[in-house]
Amino acid sequence: MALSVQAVRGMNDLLPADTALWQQAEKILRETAAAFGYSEVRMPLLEKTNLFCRAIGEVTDVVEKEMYTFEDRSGESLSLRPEGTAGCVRACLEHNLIYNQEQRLWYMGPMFRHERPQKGRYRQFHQLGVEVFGLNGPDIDAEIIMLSHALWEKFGIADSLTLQLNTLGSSAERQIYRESLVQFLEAHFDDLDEDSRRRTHTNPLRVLDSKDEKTGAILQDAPKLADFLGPESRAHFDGLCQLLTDSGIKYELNNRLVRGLDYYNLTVFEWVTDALGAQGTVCGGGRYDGLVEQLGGAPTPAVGFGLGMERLVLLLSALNKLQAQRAVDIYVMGSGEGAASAQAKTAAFLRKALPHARIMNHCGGGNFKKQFRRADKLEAKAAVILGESELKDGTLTIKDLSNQDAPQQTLAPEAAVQALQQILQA
RNA sequence: GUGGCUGUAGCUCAGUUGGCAGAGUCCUGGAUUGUGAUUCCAGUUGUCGUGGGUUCGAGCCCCACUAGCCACCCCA
Repeated sequence: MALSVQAVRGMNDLLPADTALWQQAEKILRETAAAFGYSEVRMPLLEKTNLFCRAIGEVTDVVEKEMYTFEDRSGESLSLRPEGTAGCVRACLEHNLIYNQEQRLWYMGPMFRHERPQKGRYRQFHQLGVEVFGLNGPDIDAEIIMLSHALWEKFGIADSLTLQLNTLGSSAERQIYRESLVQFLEAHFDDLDEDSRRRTHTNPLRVLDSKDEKTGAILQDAPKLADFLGPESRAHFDGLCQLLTDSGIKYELNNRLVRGLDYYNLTVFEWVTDALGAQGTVCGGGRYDGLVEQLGGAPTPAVGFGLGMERLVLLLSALNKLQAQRAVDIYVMGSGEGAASAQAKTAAFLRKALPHARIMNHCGGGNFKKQFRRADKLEAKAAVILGESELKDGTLTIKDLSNQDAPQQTLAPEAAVQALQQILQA
């Protein structure tokens, strides 16, 4: 259908059928974060461009070609946030939340990246972010992984997700390894495939993930990150693995797992599924001990993850784990002189008497057949009927729509409330 | 940013060598004047993604654009 106005590419409307599923998912995310003692923070969608350049890294794809960046009226360069961690750290520093204290935080909201849209990849997408500041041991790394795992269990999708785990070493170790790897790759530059040549200088660690056969053979002799790890890094990673094993969380070691944002060190992890095609990472994160200092704070250990809400909802839908709930419990209908007024009063009366019920009043008139069809379509459990005789007597006729055999009852208002309560509880 | 496939009624989709724009579903009314399913009858579905071109004539052929899907890439 051709329309003169349409949404910006890659930015989707969520319609009633979608929001019903999203609300269920969001509820479980909030409750689980709260159950682990985490507190919500809300940051602006816009930040100074500078923040993302410093936090994410100047040469990453996200900063180089995916940010929505523009100048405001005063000429300052602003960007829509492409991820949440940078803004979260900024907020913590600005309000001294992490001065000599630890914080366990979460947030939820839209992020923006100018990528080519695809299934599970949109220009406006939504993340649950979880960030912990001030704790440097593997116990907290394990905790946030356990938090994510608790989510999969609550959603009933734990079997469909695999935990991939790796360590990048300290930033110093990683830097030395990176230089050594680049040196190695440059020495074999002419024999590498095209992708790997490009990555040698943009994202050298990702060359290790090359699917090219010839490159794979060359990489057999490449320096290995494990050989560059110091005893502390080794101990941190071993400690994490032990804690996960103790908690019964299965993981796969994946030394090609690198992640694209520069701020990560030590632990990195991803929860992946093969049920979503090419965009199979539902949740990913790791440790970023250098970021707080890099943004001007005192050295503060930090760890966190991001969870792609679109991908989560897609996965839940693919696995049939979310079912649209009916939006209406009770449908109030009427016919005859004065019905509109009686319906409005009755609906108001019932909403007070049954504050948790969802009560819709039929508007627009029409015969009862039409009104019942409407109620049926909405999957309402009960109908409240106001016809000529009810209007005259001040009674309500209650009909159980989910049980064809149940006889309808004409009752005084108080008794009708009781009857409705019984139908809703059944 | 690169490549492939796709775009026809609100939805799912047919549409022949280029020759009147179609089906199912949904919706509305009726059969049943105070009651949901099914059935039957009647009725409305429309910029054929947009703009050009070829042609006597284009939903169909050609070009450009646009959007979606899939993959690469990247990441959540």
